Amino acid sequence: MSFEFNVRISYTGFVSQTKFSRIRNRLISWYLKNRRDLPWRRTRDPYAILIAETMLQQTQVQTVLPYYRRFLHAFPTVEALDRASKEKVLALWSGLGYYRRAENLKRAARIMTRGHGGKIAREFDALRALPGIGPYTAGALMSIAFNRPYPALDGNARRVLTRLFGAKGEKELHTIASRLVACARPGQWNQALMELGATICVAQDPRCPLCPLRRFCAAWGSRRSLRKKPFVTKPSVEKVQWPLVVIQKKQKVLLRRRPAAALLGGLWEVPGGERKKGESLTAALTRHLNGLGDIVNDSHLVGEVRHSITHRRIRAPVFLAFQPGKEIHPGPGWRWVPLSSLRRYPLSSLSLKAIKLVQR
DNA sequence: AAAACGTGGCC
DNA sequence: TGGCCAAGTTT
Repeated sequence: MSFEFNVRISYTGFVSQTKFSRIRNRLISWYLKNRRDLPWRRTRDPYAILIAETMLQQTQVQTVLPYYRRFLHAFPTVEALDRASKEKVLALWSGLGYYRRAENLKRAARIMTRGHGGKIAREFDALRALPGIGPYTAGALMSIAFNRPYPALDGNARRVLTRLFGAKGEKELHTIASRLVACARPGQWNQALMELGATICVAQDPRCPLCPLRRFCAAWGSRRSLRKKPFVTKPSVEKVQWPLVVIQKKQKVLLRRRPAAALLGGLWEVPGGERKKGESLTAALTRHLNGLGDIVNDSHLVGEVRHSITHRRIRAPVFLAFQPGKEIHPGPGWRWVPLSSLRRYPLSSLSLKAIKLVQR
């Protein structure tokens, strides 16, 4: 007779210790064979891992890749990031979205150089206290960088565990996650779990036939609809129009820096903005450009870019304005920026796209 | 604790 | 096309 140690995962539910370790072993060996070769998996530098984890918040791997390389090249250490100008940090983040992440990273760097001797904190609570580091990122750092058994529950891990164990609530999820991560290489385990969610156990049309955990999976076993969403979906937001104008004066573009507290705070933008419902395009442009009516009247449509700002879908027309022999006097706040030095100005994607479109 | 925060990709 | 989702955090 053999002993089975059962782990209580909910009021009525139990999972045997053996099942936990089988799942762990299978997933780990699958991971070692199938993992993607990603730059942040080639380092043990906690700082580099912090940068990667922050960039990866709500952002897909393919998008992060080029940003990660550039950022780490420019700011290889905490001290380098702390010394850097906010402008430059934001410029390297330009196009990645969620710009507060960059700000928080810089604030964290300041705190770390002052208080922690330039080191990344090694305790969960200390990490958690840093701006921009929430429960997920703290767990990821503890496990991946410091090899400590903390769960890192991102959307992927939540989805996988929900399906695998039929987990109901938050509490159950945490119990399961904590048990599973209590192993020899917690960081490797957490990454394996996320990798499975990112490549096999995806949200829509999961590739179950390829899944190493299929035989253990509650959702698979009960033929429960795998497409069923584990979370409540967000309501869609009202659509907004963004007329957009790029004005060139010889080789210069007119830019303005957005107020720090506003949406896309601190980024530079080309003229344009939201159009109120029922408002004409010309009226909207004039309203935003205050005093640049002539430019507005001279501008013509170049094309359209598709864009979104936090769940708002935007089809933004792009205008190009010529002023042959006419002197333009932009209002306060506007600046003529040579196209050649655009790189030094952190621009939102919308502005980047518009300028690119006009340059053709 | 609901809402805000950016962007790209997929069907 | 419109809706959903992605290595979440903050207020």
